[in-house]
Order: sequence, then structure tokens, then C-alpha cells
Amino acid sequence: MEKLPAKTVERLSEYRRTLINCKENGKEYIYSHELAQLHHKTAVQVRRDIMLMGFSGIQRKGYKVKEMIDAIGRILDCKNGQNVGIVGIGHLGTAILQYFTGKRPKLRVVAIFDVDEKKTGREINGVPCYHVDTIPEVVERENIDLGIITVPPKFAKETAEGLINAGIRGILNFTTVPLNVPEDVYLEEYDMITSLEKVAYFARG
Amino acid sequence: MEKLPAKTVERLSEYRRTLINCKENGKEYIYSHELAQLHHKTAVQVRRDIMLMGFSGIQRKGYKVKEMIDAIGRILDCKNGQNVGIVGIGHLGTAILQYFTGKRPKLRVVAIFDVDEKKTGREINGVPCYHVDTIPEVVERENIDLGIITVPPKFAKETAEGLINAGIRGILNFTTVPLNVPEDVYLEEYDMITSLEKVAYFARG
DNA sequence: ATTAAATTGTTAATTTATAAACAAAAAGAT
DNA sequence: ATCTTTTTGTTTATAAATTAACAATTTAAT
Repeated sequence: MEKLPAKTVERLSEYRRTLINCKENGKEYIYSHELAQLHHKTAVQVRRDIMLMGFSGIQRKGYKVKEMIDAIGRILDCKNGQNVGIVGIGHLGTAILQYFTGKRPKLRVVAIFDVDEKKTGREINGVPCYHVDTIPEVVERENIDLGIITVPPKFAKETAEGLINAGIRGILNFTTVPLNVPEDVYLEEYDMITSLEKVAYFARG
Repeated sequence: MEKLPAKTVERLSEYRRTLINCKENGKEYIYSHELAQLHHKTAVQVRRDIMLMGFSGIQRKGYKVKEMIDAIGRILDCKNGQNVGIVGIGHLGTAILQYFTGKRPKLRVVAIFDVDEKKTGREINGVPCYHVDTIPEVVERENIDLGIITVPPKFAKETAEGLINAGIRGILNFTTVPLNVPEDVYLEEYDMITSLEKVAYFARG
């Protein structure tokens, strides 16, 4: 199927988070303007996103929360799920791991990699921790599709190469080093310094 | 002065990171296409960003690395610097704190807030940790401009309100809860689940 | 000296993303 | 039963971001 625009995908992910919350609070229907307000978006944009994913609401009643969660799932989730590995289990890696635990059943963190032998060979938050040298075997054996890189900057490049050679399909890079990946690997990068510098810039007169 | 587009600001922050690296490696000049390649951008875009910030290169020689770092500094940095407080010093907060230490002299993390009394009342990474109840006084006293929120979701809203009432100017929100802020407070939100879901979506066929 | 190649700076064109506009349908009010 | 209001769904318009095009300048080569 044709891919949706990246911005729409981001927003669908955000909407789902909120919708799950609504469902837990017993809310059955939601209007586009309600969802919009919860996300600092316009109602039109919400409706457009929903239209783009091929879902429909009920006029004057809004969107059925439960059904919409499922509809977003059909877009964002892989039928059999995707396996994720985290490389570098310092504070950031641990934060991400905790964050994910039990939240997205279709995105399973199945392996952690580190160089520190105090960490390898045991489980962290219920996920086995391997030495980074074993990335090739483990990625293959555990069918890992996606890698999250939270290693120190100087190891970023070799970590990415290791993952790519092992056959990973997507990388989320949290290091400060921009990576190069082949065309068939999807790369997303995030740097918190940039985020904070942006806040700093716009927060002043 | 007129504000630059948000996307340009983001890229300038990224360029600076790379330029600092170049400088440390003794590189004196850089071409737009070199900088572009390091960031998966086009050379035109790099030149355009540089133009927008009012900096100039030398034809056939490129941009003087040192001067460009200073030029970006004149855009991104506040003359007297800005003070930052981190609320919630779990793994994520600690990761951010470590990340910043010594990196951006104009963005000083001067206070940490938490509810855990095992953490408050002492220094973490050289930064004093206070109880969240003292946000009003400490923000005022330490002249804190920017707040980073890394508390558990259920405390996100009240944390933001506390910071806003204390007079904060910008917020970087890492919780999964979208916040509402008044017009004169700049808000930036980041959710790693969304990032990973985006990678998962685009990493498959 | 002239020409060729490389690179910046800027304007114009294109593409993408957002917002506005409005028809259609449903619910409720009179 | 008719009218009004509300809300979705979709098209059209606007705005923002990116890319393309190209003039101007510098360096080097012949």
C-alpha cells in the first residue's frame, strides 16, 4: 500500500496515544475538534489525517474511539510485530527500555547490547543483554528489524555499520553523530541539544 | 530581530555541532556541499540557511569554520546565557543532564527537581537537586528560563503549571502527555514512541 | 590574457503541508 | 414537517519549505 506522509504518520501515533487514554477513561466517541485541541492541532488537520488513513467517523457523533485505535493500528503496526534492539544501555537506553515495556505489543524490545561486562549476560527489565560483538548472530536469530542507538558518540558509526551489516531495516539514532545508511535502511535521528536550543531561541523575545 | 524559521534554527544547531567537530579536527574551511553531506541535506539548503542568518562564505574557498560557529552562536545563544531546570531526575533526566554537562556554556543546567527525598538536598552531576515543591522560589532565585520535563505522565500537567506559574519562558516536554501552555511560553514536545513508530512504519516495504 | 571550473549568493519554481471553504448528513428544536 | 445547528469529508486555496536555476566571483590552467 502507498505510504502516508511522514507528518501524518507522526500525528497518527500521537492520536493513538491520546485515544488509548480516552478509552481507558470510558470515552466512546471523540470529535475531531476535541482530538485537535488535545494536540495543539486544528480540527481540519485531524479530519484530514483520518481521511488519509481511510477511516470514517459518524456525522454529529464523532469518531468511535475503539475503532479508530484499531484503524491506526492497521496503519502503524506490522501484523506480526517488529522486533527492536537497543544498543547502549546507559541512562538513555534504560529510559527508552522502561518507556516501552508493555506499551506497544507490536514493537517488542527483544535484545539489548552493551560493551560493559557487568551488564551483559543477564536480563535488564526482563530483556536479555548481549555483548555488542554478538550483534550479527543475535539480530539474525531474534529477527530484529529495528535498532535504537544510544552509545557514546565515538562508537556511533561502527554501531550503525554493525546493525546494518546484520540486516537491520530501520535505525533510531540518539547520538550526536549524524549517520550514513544505505537507501533501504530507514534512518531517524534525534538530538536533544537541538530541541533545547530551539526552545531557547524561541523562548526569548 | 526577526525570528528565523524553526526548521532553519534546528539545522543551524545541527550544523554547529558538526562544525565544532571540524574545528577540533583542525579543519579551517568547509564547503556547503560537505556540510550538506554530513547532514543528509542539499548544498542549496545549507547555503540558504547560512544566508538567512546573515553569514557569508568566501567563493571557491567555502565557509570559515571558526567564524561560522561564532555566527551561529550569535543567532542561537543568548548573550548572558539562559538557565535551565530539569524536573524529574530518573534515567531520562539523568541522561539529559550528562549530555549537557560542559557542552553548551550558554545553556546552563542550574537546578534539578524531584520528589524523591533520596535525591533532593544534594548535588547530582554537580547540579543541586531540590524538591519540586520549591520550584517557585528556586526558579525565581536562580533565574531559570527554560524547563525540561521528564516526570512520569501523571505528574506532567501539574509540573508544567508549576513551572509556568514560576515564570518559565520555554518548556521541553519529554512526557507522553501533550501540555497546554499560554501564548508567551514556548513549548516543544518529543515522544520517542512516535519516533520509533515512524521508523517501524517506514522501515517496512 | 583568456578560458574553464568551482563555488557562493539569491531569485524563481516546485513541492509539500496546512488551513479555509463548503457540501452533505444527522440530530434536535420549533 | 421544517428549519437550524453541528459535525464529517473533501476540494480548493494559502502558506511554508525545499529544490532548481543561474548570475557573480574567484582560482587555476593554458
